[in-house]
Amino acid sequence: MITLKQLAQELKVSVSTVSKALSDSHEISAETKKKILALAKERNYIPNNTAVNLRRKQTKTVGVVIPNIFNHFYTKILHGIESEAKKSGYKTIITISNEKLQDEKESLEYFSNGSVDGILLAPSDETEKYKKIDHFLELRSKEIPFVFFDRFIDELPCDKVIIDDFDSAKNVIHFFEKNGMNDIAVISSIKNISTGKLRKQGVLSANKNLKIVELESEINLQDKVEELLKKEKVNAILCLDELSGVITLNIARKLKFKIPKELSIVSFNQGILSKYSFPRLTTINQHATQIGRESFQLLLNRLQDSKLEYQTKVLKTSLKFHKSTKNTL
Amino acid sequence: MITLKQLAQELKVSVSTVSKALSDSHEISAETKKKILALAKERNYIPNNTAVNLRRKQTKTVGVVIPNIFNHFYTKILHGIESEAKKSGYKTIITISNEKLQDEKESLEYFSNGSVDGILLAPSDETEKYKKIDHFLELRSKEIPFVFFDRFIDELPCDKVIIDDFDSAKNVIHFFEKNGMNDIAVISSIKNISTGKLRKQGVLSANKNLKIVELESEINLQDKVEELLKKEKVNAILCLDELSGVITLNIARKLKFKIPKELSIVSFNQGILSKYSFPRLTTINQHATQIGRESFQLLLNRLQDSKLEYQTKVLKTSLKFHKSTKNTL
DNA sequence: ATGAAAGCGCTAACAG
DNA sequence: CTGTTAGCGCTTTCAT
Repeated sequence: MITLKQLAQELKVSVSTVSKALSDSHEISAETKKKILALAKERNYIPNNTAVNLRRKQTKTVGVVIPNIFNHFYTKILHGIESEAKKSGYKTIITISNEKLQDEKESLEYFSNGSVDGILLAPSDETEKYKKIDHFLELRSKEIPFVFFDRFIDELPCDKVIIDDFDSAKNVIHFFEKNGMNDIAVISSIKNISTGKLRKQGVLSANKNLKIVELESEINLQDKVEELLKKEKVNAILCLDELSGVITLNIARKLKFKIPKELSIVSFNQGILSKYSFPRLTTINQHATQIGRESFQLLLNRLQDSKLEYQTKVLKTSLKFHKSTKNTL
Repeated sequence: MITLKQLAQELKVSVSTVSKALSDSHEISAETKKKILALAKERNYIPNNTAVNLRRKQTKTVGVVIPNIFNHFYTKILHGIESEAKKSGYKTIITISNEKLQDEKESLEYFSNGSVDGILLAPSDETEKYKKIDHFLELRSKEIPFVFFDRFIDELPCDKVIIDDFDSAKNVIHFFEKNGMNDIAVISSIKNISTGKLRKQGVLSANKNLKIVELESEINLQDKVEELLKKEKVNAILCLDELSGVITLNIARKLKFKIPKELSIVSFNQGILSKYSFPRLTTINQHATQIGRESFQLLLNRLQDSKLEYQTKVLKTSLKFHKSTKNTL
């Protein structure tokens, strides 16, 4: 790795002259600049990132903690963050909490050692469940800005980017009803997390008499759904997460329901599963990439001005109709 | 952010004493150590990562370039890398090439500024197609070690971790034949990439007379498969990538094929799609997490000894039977 | 227009 | 056992 010093020696000028020339300072004569630039190019000089960071006291890097990398929704958000960060000359370091509070804490601790200028995260399942916020407060005491995306903790005022879960869910119930489907079930495998709760509140605000199957994860979901479909009269189902959507669809087909004639299914969409389901699921599109982009922008704003008021961006969803839903309107 | 200097001042000792105490040096008396450790803990001292890196001339960070973050297979590899790296005290920086040569080059260039100690990557589709290796050679001239995973470039001797694509594919054809299925088709949407080519060679080594549908991406695949199934007599299909698998399954069901009675389907497995297909696809499991882990280990070995011979690790796949395949053996 | 010097926070060789 | 000093590679202030 070639350094400023080596360039300086070779040209018999001082290190500071080289440094200034490379940053196109007006202090340096055009001639000297040209000479220096030429050699730098020839030698393939790249400034040592670590040294620059140490000197500038900033890393031009953001840290991201996602709860689960196997969830396509989060990888899409990641993509949004990464591409947006790149545009502004920021790098992205990614860690995964695996929905564990402990892993999340460790990530934040690591990020706190000066590795990043700011943090983007969706709190883990555990963090939300136990409403743990100490580790976030510590971040704040260290003056490391952070932004929540997708999930958040009510008790903690902060910057966040979320979707309008409540309304999105409510509207689907209204849609079913307007289409004459009144035996409605709601299925969720994300009972604990904030988005799951909001969606549930949304459906209940539309109709108090829904059949609800709710679990903390997709384990056993298959059996519960089968039981529901066998015992109850149902002609419309809203699934609050994509895995529930696909599982419900498959169970319904196994039980020989005619879809969408006898049974309409709509699902919140987190990824790629619904796209390749058969028949293709009608989904509530969450625009994950945009969530990522907006989150990064929010962080960037705060990086530039730490005194800003905390901001919450709520993104709208869109209902994308496919073959799993009857639509007579 | 609290520094060594501040701790030193507060305790009226020198910076180096504090530094040594915190690294538990035998040079420091037990008493002084205790005092220093206590204050460090109280003040929540964390060594500044950037400074340590600059001093040590290493970053304890590896850079990863994946072609596509929407492919579950790569996120699994990522998970393997990240968790293994973490165990060895390494951080992971992730970039995405989007299958573009240019993006890949930019990532490597960025990594070359001293941000990482080594690099793990799967070359982009374009890189493989045009057999571009200049940017890898430049890495080598800068003495930054790198390891390929999943995909590789024949022309470049290097460390790599791959699966036994050739044999895995061949064996499935043999399996079909032993089960009396002789009208076999092979479907692929990964024509360009090394794994796709190897798998194709594998099936051809088993049987030269297969019906092959091969595309560069999944665009138009649907139509091509439909055409095949309508025109040709087929009772067994091997899909060389998961997307082909799921698409083929759905088309076959749309055309009312009885699966697996009339048609058996086996697919290479990259992710989560096949798991939630209906009926569930029989898959060739590629143990992605292990690919990630082994890749990191290979890189770690080279980081420790740059003189090692280049190594190629070939991981075995396993055939996981599900309902999409008839198995009479 | 150029250079000398200080310093970011840390480690480590060397001196005492 | 503790401290002094130098230096990683860079930027920036101040002097010339």
